[in-house]
Amino acid sequence: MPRASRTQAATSREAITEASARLFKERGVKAVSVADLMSAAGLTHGGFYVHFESKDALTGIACTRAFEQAMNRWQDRTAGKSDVAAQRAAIIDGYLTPTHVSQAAEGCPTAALAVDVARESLEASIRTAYLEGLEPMIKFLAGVENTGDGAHDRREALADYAAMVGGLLLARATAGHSVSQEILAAVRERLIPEHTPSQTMGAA
Amino acid sequence: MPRASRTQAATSREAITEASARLFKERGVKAVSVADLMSAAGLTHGGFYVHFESKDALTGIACTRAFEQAMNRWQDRTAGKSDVAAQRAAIIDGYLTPTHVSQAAEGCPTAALAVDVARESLEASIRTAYLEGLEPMIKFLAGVENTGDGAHDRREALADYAAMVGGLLLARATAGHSVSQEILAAVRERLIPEHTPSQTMGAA
DNA sequence: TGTACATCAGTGAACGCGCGTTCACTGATGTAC
DNA sequence: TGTACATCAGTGAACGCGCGTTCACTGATGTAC
Repeated sequence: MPRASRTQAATSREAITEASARLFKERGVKAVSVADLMSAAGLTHGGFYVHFESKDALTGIACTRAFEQAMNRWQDRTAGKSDVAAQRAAIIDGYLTPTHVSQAAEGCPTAALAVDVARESLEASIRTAYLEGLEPMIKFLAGVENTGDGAHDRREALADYAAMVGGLLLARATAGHSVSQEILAAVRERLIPEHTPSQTMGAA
Repeated sequence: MPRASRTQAATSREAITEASARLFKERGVKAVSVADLMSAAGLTHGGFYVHFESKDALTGIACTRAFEQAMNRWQDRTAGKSDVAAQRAAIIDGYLTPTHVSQAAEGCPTAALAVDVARESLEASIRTAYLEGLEPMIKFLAGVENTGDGAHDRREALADYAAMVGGLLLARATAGHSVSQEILAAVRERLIPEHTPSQTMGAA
């Protein structure tokens, strides 16, 4: 398949970016090869460098994409709720689910990529992408906290998000054992005590 | 250096295990080679298989070791305090520090290895080691919660630990930026509101 | 206690393999006239 | 609108490299007598 059209090329680049966002979250950046990514996009490995300068460059782009998708999911999830308390509960409730535990590829990049990002050098492109992707998520969460005090809401958002991320990652690390569900339930109960435990299947 | 004595061999095995516990937490299991480990233990790579069946087998052993050390640190940290509230505060306060953020090698394996473990198959030796290492940590934390209701204390411990792990990992992923300290402060304030922010340098 | 020999901790070269990246090549696409 | 040619998206073999693991070897340690 030589010389695909510009439209096809854009579609290919899109498919590689999309596959990277999914696979990097699921398996980790190091564990996914360029050949894996190209194969997931329906291409052969040699063409990768037509679209991206290097695997490292793609890493930052894929991270940014993953955060855009995560923001969209939060917006969709809260779209129908008029009061902020219900919006906050919807996000937390959707986050701490068995589906989100088992489907890292479709899930929150803040959680899935945290350790990978932490192990990269301070100059790595994925770090910048992570920081810039995280901030809107924090702001969104802060906007959904109960008080009107901005600084206080931000602190609440950070504490909420830390509990959500920790709960999700511990539930993943203990997947298949009862403690995994215990963790989800304990964090959900602390963050949204007024809500009954949910069996909602949506990912976040 | 041929045919070291049995005592020397035991010391070597100990050094490899110790280096593995440190390096796996710091860089991740996949990112540390057998040659790295052996070199950190002052040996050459070929001798590795005298001590361990495979890198995978060592992974479980190193994980168990990391949890033993973490338990010891928590016990040391609470040894001087008589009431459980002060013990709980000491653990949380020591956990959410800049030192713990920057020194993953000396830090909590629950946080450092969570994502690596989550990405392994359910049968991998590191998963069993992680689960068995985590349970005593949870029990210790539960023993330091305020009420006498065992089930309630366990839920509180799980919610506390999730917030600690999430806060630490987010602070690591954002290291070098102000949001990193914001996260530590926000989680600490929620978990131990009565305590003033600490600049304690001890790791946990 | 002394000697002769078997054991085995550690060395370093070598193995097959998968990685990120490069490159010569193909031929439909896009453009200049 | 039609033709001639340059462009370049994608292919697949090849590169150098580091990985986990194996293996022949060394010689001090440990043991049998």
